[in-house]
Amino acid sequence: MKNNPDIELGLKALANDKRLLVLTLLKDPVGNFPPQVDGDLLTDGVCGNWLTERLAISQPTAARHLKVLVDAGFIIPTRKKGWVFYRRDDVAIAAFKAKISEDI
Amino acid sequence: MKNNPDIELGLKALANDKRLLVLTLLKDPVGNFPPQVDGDLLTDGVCGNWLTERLAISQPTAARHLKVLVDAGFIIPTRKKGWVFYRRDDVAIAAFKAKISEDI
DNA sequence: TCTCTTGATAGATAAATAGCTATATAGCAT
DNA sequence: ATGCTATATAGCTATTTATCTATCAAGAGA
Repeated sequence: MKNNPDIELGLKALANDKRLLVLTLLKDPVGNFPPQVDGDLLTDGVCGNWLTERLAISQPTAARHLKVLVDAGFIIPTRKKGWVFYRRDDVAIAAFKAKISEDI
Repeated sequence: MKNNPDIELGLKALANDKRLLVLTLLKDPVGNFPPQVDGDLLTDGVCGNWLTERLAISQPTAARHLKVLVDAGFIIPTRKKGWVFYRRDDVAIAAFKAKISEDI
């Protein structure tokens, strides 16, 4: 029986080097990644492939990390032409920060 | 090579049910625990024994959780007459929240 | 000093997490 | 329809984390 499941889910998602890096990189997609053809860096987000490269881990492992972040609500996946683009959900992230500030 | 070691240490410390509960309980020592003889609930903190009871886990496991929180700088241990009392380090906690808000 | 209690340490086990390779699925594009 | 590429899943391994019991060390109080 968890004390505060939402917060714990979010904290577990953040308590990892690679996942923190994803969130950091996604703060400035245009600065951190080259232009994309099929998805807009700002409105759609960054191609999962490029994130995988930056993480320097295998595709399946990167996919799992991204799923953890999606499940925690911190990033939003957008499927487009066979790719999945990821962008931050800054509203959810702000809400999480607020909850942390209040509860901890 | 860690991205941001300080933040990650703190997040790992928080990403656990039991440890979150400790921090929550320590927010209101007087409301959550009976009066103490050898250590003041407010200035010294709560006896580790009582925290262990509330966590409903064995003494060594509780001690380890408390150590993680101490190492992350979130709680302060005070040794007195054979007991160890724990209280929140609200300054450090506030600093951590601020860092989270900025970096994530 | 001796005893009792508290807290720390050691060692073992179980579960969760992070990583990989291999394979399957899904969707474009020819 | 076929083939190519991106993503997801499966299954395995290694590592870390959480937990326990048993034991040790330190200190208070008689």
